Amino acid sequence: MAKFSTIKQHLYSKIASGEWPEHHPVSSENALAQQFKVSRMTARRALQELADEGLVIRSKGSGTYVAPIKSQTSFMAIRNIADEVRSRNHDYRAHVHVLRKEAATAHVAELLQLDAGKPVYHSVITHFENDLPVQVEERYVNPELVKGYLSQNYEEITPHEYLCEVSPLTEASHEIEAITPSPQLCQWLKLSKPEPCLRINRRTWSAAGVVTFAVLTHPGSRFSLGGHLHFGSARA
Amino acid sequence: MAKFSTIKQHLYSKIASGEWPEHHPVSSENALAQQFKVSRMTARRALQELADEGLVIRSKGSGTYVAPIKSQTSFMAIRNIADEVRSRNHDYRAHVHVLRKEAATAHVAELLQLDAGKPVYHSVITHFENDLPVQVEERYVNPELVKGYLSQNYEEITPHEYLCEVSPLTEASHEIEAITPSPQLCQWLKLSKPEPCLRINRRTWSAAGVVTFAVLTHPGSRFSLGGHLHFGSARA
DNA sequence: TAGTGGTCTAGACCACTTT
DNA sequence: AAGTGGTCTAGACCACTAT
Repeated sequence: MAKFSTIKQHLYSKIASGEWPEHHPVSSENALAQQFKVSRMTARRALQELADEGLVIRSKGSGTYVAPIKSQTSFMAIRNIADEVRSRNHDYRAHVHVLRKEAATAHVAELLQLDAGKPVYHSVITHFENDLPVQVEERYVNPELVKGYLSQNYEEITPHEYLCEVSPLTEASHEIEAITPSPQLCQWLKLSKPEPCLRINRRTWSAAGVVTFAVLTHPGSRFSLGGHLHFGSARA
Repeated sequence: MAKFSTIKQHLYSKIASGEWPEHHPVSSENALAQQFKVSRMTARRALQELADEGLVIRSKGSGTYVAPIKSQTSFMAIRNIADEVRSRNHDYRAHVHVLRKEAATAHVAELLQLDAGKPVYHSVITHFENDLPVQVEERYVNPELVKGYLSQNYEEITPHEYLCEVSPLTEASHEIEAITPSPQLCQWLKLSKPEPCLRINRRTWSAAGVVTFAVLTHPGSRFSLGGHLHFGSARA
């Protein structure tokens, strides 16, 4: 393994383990150069790449610090929260609050294109990044299209992963809004008082019809959505 | 300007102008080092950053080549708020709060890839839908790339429309978050008390570099972002 | 004033691809 | 064999921050 890569791994583990929490100072270029017996330019590269990845913040004259957790995810891809958290070298875990069959309310029935009163599968899961809740996922699933939904362990596999496995997605719609969370949501997100939250409403289709409807709620202070676009002709 | 940055600009122009089309070989590290009278490490940095940005592909032992055009279609178009309001058959109007030249703060300078203290153009505009504020647009513009920015009437044409006319956009990045508006923003949005707002931070590039940085704030109660995504066939 | 990150140099060796 | 990119060194000067 390249030397700069070894240093990156060392720093990754400090950050991912929580030994260095947010804003904690990271070893300086000179310190790393001495510690790993490399030139400053090599130590520098490790730090620079971590900064490019958003894991640390570098401040001229001051030093390098562990970046605050503020997730940024591609808003164009259909996202899997677990993969995203792990891609930032953070710990991921989930807690299942609700997982059961219910009778569809009029609202849910309309969104899933079913008749009101018909059974639907309902789940509520909190997703954690380094033990901090970053998303509450409230989801309704069409039981006719995903028969095995209730018998999965959603602390091991995300609903998104399972649904992708059993039902190829053909279409999705999103709505993004800013809301004040309900007391129930505050509890699930472990917010002591309400703060603005980013809400994504998503419906997903397969060839057979609406598969699932999800309401994803993220605390504004812990999450943002990002995207990057390139246009066709005269690229730069 | 830093030397590696000068070299990047030179390469940008070759690629954006079409002088070097897709797959065209890019000058090697050694060639650039000689041409610009810099060390190889400095020439290398310019090429490496272009590769990180996805503009060129580097191939060990072979060389560096202009990257093929990305066909990344987004379900979120670059939006023009005036067109959107009018497409809903509602009245549109705008009010200009600020339109002037300022010295770039460190933050603004970084986002526009300029030096701090350099002049930038700054505008703040509230956009109304049926006389209700739906967006505050705070915008900073690179004055070198858009010389006529300050002399437009932004109650007739939106900054977005004007910028599209004078500078073909090649790239954009978005960040979407939920925030609590500042008192100043509440005033501009005519909110009697703060409510969660949807914020879109957008940077836009042309071939010559960062053209503009916009912060768009929408009251949560009056706005949501929607998108529809089809898989398997490219659709907006 | 000492420490930090930002930039840059002029070399070096290596693995790889092309000719 | 010649050229390319990938890695690395041991210095250097600068601007900035903290004390």
